[in-house]
Amino acid sequence: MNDQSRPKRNRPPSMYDVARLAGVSQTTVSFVVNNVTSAAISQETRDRVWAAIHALGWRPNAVARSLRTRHSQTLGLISDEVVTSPYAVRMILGAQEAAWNNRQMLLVVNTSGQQDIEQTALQFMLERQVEGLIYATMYHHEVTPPTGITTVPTILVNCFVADRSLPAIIPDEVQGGYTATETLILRGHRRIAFINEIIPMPALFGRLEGYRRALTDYGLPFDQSLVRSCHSNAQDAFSAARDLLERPDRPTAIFCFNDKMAMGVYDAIKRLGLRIPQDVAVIGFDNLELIAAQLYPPLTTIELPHYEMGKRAVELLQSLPAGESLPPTQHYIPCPLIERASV
Amino acid sequence: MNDQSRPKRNRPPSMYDVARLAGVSQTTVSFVVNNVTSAAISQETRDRVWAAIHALGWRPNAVARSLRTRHSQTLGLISDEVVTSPYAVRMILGAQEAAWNNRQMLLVVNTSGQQDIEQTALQFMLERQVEGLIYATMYHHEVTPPTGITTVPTILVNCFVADRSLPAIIPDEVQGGYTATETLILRGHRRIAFINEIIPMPALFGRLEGYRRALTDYGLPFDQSLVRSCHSNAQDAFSAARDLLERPDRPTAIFCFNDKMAMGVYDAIKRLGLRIPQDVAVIGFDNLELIAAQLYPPLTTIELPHYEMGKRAVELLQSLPAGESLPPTQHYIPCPLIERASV
DNA sequence: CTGAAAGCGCTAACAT
DNA sequence: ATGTTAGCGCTTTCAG
Repeated sequence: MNDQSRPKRNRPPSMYDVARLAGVSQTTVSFVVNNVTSAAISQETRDRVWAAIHALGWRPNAVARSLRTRHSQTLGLISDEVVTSPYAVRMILGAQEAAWNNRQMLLVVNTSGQQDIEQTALQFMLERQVEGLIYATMYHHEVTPPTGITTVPTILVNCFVADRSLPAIIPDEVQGGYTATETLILRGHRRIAFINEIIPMPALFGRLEGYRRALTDYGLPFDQSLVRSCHSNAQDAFSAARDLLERPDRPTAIFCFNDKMAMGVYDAIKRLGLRIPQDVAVIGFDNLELIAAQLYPPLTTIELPHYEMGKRAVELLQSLPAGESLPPTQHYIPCPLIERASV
Repeated sequence: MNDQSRPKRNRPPSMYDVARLAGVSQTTVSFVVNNVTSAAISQETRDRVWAAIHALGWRPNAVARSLRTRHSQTLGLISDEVVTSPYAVRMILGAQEAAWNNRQMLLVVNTSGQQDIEQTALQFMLERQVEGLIYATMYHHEVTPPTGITTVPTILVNCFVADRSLPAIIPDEVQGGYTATETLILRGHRRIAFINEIIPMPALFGRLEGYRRALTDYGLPFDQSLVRSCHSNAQDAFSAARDLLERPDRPTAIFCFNDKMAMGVYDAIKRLGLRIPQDVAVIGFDNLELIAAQLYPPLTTIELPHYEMGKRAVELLQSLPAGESLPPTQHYIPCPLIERASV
């Protein structure tokens, strides 16, 4: 039971233990570990220190360092349902990878949309001294974040506040709708239907706006009867598509509000014995791999740039000089076309 | 420019500032904040302290507390691709909610399967004094986690080490395969096909085993020609199903290795003018909402218990007395039947 | 009922 | 080229 040269108590070795073993001061250890250039430590000393570190299996204690430096190297991510939704997990990935590149880590909490959890989560994160906060939502909509969120640099992702007083990163729905429609037009389609979402939300208005603008730009008439609204699920889209396709002057292309709807549209087209894309072309929105790549033929669609949004959010936070906060810019991220085989 | 009773420097107020304002010692503030029962503080003092706290807008500094108490209240989650995959995001949710219930937070990093990132991530997490570690994978398979992972209580989720020397939480594939098959049998089916995955992995063997056991238990013969293997995508499953259904003695039910494959199987059945489930019943695996609920008719399937696995992992970690580590038990989590309309 | 004092493990002036 | 020293903000004996 002798404790010869063992670290004190039962704790993991501290820098002090390393210093003792190496026969130097704790300061010196800190200098060599952190490669402090202002203090030129002799190579011989460095070697002794590293040897002691390895002998002891010492590992820096980031908590102690954070306390001292007042830098937690941590970013907080509060989301409503993002984590439960395949739509947007890539947002977390983008944020996490960007954080990683800066030696930061991500503290995540999912609030399931509950206000009280949201408020508590914010408190917990602030207590943990996060250096920046991302407030993200599953689908693009207006929000009122918990009070006190601006205590630390914050950025909204996939959402915005009514008065646009907080910086936000949101998908460019208009461009997305435009690109989808334009893609169809450039393939020669003239009668392009649009099966839109029915519940009012930015995506609905933005994509419709893009659809109209593209028609206008290419000199095509806007035909109200070609635009249908329904809930964004395969079932309802199936009915909408069937109605559209049973008309004598049926559209030759259908732009779907999202990939789930495209699934129903595929069913309707096949049921009528028509072929995709020869008889009717289909373009979706979201780029849900799971659906888009599995459908036959694989679905051409517009991607919601989740990864990019997460990445940009973190990069913006990192670009900030200490103590400042981000200007309330609304960053619109383009929604790229993902070509597969349905157009 | 007078600084009367303002917190020192430019920092957020500390407990010391609160104490001064309330006219008590820092100790007293700590006692009232933490509701320390061993020290009975008078109600009047408590009120003064709380008043000061609110006046100053003081918030505890969790980093300082962690340093002092040696408890970070943090769990680490290292995953390969889990975060990118809709399959398993619910695992993170389960883990996060369980952590939350214990006032812990989750530090997550996705390694994209890269060994070096994995190793670094582990180091970072240990430096941050995580009190437990979850090592999770996207799909159920064998792994060799980074060295040093057992420095802190660790549990594997959806994976295991060859010698089973680390505790693991894994889906009960055999039971899942059994349940799927039994469900079909109980609906009166006698010729049940199984379109299995072709790449060797625990899920393939487990589900097949369950399929065979169910047949045996119900006195049905195992017919090798009814079992097909292909890559788990809709396309290949489409072909496999067509082959199966074009036989004169076609099966009346098809058990699909996963929901993606079920998508292709649906297409094949419909293409042949058959109805689901009247002419042929279909059961999937995974319970990918996105597919299962959108398919027509909605797909009956077996759920991969991701949420439950994440939750259990954290709860096991939390149940651990300080300083101990989990016994290397392999916890099999049941895969429940999710009834929709395809059987 | 309350306070003094000693750290937790580390960084960073400032000395030497 | 390296050591002394003073904290970072908090918890927790131990005294009174």
